[in-house]
Amino acid sequence: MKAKNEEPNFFTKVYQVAQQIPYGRVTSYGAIASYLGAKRSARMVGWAMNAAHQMEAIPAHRVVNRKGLLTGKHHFEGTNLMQQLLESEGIIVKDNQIINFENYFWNPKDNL
DNA sequence: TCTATGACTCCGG
DNA sequence: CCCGGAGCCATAG
Repeated sequence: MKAKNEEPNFFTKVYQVAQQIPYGRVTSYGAIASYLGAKRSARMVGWAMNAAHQMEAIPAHRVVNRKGLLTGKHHFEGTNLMQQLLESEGIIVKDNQIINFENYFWNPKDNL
């Protein structure tokens, strides 16, 4: 039997990166996937986030698509919970889209 | 096993 | 930037 403790699985990696997102910052699925070496699997990042949604330790609301659009806000409770969470961190969101997305964008490689 | 779907991204127009 | 189409890859049925 294998003692899998923080094993370098794809999902685990995504969780680690997502947790390392600084306060008031956001990133894209592709950025995480690219950092993991699987930019082609950006969708898998979203899928991992879906599983991560079961973990309250994953700030999935800080992860948006490359356009800065809150594509996953539908997966959060309510209709604008994700937006409120982002605004709560000082990020301005308009029409499910982050204003000055480039300004708030955080690259995993910047810290890792 | 195969088909369909998806919290994406890239490319051409 | 917007629109339509194609690619990628893991999970679900």
